[in-house]
Amino acid sequence: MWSWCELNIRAMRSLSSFLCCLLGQVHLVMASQDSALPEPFTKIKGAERTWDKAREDDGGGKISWVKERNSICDPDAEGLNGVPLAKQLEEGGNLELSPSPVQGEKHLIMLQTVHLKEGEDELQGVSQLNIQTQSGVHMVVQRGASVLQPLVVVQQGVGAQQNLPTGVAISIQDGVYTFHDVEVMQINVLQEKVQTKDEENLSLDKPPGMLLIKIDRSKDLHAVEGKVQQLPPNEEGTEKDIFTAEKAKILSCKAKDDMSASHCEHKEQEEQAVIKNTDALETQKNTQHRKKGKKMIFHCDLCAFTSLRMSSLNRHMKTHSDEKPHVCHLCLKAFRTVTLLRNHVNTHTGTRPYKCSDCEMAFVTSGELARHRRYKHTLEKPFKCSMCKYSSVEASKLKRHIRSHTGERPYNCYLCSYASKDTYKLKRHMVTHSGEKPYECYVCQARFTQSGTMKIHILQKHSENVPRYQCPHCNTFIARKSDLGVHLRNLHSYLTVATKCCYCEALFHERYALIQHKKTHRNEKRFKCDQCSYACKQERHLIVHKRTHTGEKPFTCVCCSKCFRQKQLLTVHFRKYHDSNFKPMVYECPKCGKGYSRWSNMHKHSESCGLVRAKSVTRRKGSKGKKKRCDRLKHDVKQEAVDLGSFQDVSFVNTECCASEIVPVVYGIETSTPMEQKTEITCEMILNMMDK
DNA sequence: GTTGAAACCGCCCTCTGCTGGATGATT
DNA sequence: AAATCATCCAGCAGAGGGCGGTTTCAAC
Ligand SMILES: [Zn+2]
Ligand SMILES: [Zn+2]
Ligand SMILES: [Zn+2]
Ligand SMILES: [Zn+2]
Ligand SMILES: [Zn+2]
Repeated sequence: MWSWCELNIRAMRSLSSFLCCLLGQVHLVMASQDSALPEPFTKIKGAERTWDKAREDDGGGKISWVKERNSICDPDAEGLNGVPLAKQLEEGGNLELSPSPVQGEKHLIMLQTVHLKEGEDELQGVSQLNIQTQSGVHMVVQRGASVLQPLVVVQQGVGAQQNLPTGVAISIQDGVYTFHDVEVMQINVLQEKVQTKDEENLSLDKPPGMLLIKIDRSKDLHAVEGKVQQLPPNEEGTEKDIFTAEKAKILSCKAKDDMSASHCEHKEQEEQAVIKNTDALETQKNTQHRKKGKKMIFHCDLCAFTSLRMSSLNRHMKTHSDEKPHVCHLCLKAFRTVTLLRNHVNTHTGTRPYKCSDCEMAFVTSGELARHRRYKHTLEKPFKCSMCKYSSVEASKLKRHIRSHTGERPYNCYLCSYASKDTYKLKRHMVTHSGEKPYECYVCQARFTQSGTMKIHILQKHSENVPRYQCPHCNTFIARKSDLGVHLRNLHSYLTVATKCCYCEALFHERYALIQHKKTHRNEKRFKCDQCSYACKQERHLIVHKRTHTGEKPFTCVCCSKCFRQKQLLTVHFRKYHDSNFKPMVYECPKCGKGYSRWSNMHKHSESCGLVRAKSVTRRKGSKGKKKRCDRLKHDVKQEAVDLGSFQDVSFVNTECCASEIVPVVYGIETSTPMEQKTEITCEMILNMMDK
């Protein structure tokens, strides 16, 4: 039923359009980039945030407003006598608010709503501008000296007859303003209860007299100096984007969807209030007053209140009454007193009279200022916990803290058994059920459930100086502080029951020390024979060795039943005596050519041999292409043999390169070191190499 | 009736630390 | 090849700070 059109506010560059908005529905005008305003300016609620966004967006973040089609907010709307308002204003000449506009500069125009009684429109300003709108509303525009001085007044009068504002004033802060590039926000227009003929409008999406503003926040999901700010995704499509109070707090008005409801609610409340008021009067009549001695004590029937004076009781009874005659023009909320209404309206307009002397903060109420000063400046914390040293600025914080002592969890999840100690934790918990990940990394678009998690991610993944946490005990560097905690617990915590090293008798109360100690066993011959001084690195070597003490010979030749302690010895035996195809390696003396079955014997001979030959080694068995042994293996085997210190005249080595085949290996004289020349391969070495 | 202070409720944020799955290195 | 282990990493809850806004109440 309602139609909407969008305008980019930045495109609204004419004073007429601005004033039309004022006339039509009354708007807040906001935003100032110019920090050189004469005094801390009053900010419309959310204006700062919105402006920050716009600034961060570098012009990209559009703020647009939505207005009714054919409304009097049309920039081309005509004023009296068909003359455009802008024209009238210019001719009126009184509103010299726009000196040379500075390109790209924005100014804040404050707005305040006040009640005006009859006759209070006699404004004292020097420059007044009287405007009669199409709808007959009389406006007085004044350039005032005081911040709070009304500038625009929509008078009671003709407008009231037409269900238009009964009294709205707008004040503009002193200073130089341009209406170029203004950004316009909304105000609701109070529609008093004379709306019988517009009753049906109440059920509409948009209440009458409302100007809706669409805030394009699609660019809100911006990282700001490394920080990513993210609004919860809108699940209900773009329509709600138009006016969601939650999302767009910048709009000091309720969400579009809520608007009609709240409007209706308000009417209901008003009607109910009347009834309740009479109820209250009844109860007041019934209020008891009892004598106590000479003095009368008046008791409230509805609560424990007592007073010696009837007037006090009467006053008190109003606290039980729902009578709230003071209605906010902006959101239609009602209040008992003018003060309450004023404070409330200040929250709309951002008027913050209470300024902190120690910082730039300003507040609507003195209580907020006092609390702020306690938090930030005096650090006074009057609420002390009786169970610990905790103290807080606010009682509610102490109350919340007490729950950490009592374990009380009043807030239950309706989807699982979780219960939290405060509302926020429950709300945060509910995200785990929805699967929502509201926070997105501005670098890699990874999504996270909590802002803190994302912050850590950005710090660890996308920061230049990635902080690392060094363990004070072992100098290990760990990426996350929490993981350092895990490290400390796992490796450096004190173990009440000492752990024994599996290789020796050493005891350790710290896991890290045990691990370090075990490493010292790594290259030692930790397998020791208990019957002799024999020691080796591998347990199976010890098993073979122990057979020398037990006499056990588990390997039996199938041909001659001869027994051997080692399988390799059996193999050598078999080939030598039972395999006719076997051709043993012969080591020839390089000087005289005499052959030996063992290199050591040949070498011993050659040292005393006077003849000279060119070739040192003869491969009797075709070993072409068989020399695949890697250097490492060769070294390992030799070293192992050296380590073992037991040299045997065995010339067979089974390597992984040769599969199961036993291949004779000859170390040439030329390449051998003196140590290698003395090295002989043991069965242990064979076993070891088979492992490898 | 008005006013200011205090009390109160609520929301959102950060910092913190634990948890368990994934992963790569070592045994 | 499998087991073990330390670290990486995101998920998630505990605790507390700070502020927005309203209500209550006594004094004026
Ligand atoms: Zn301050
Ligand atoms: Zn405590
Ligand atoms: Zn749950
Ligand atoms: Zn990222
Ligand atoms: Zn040990």
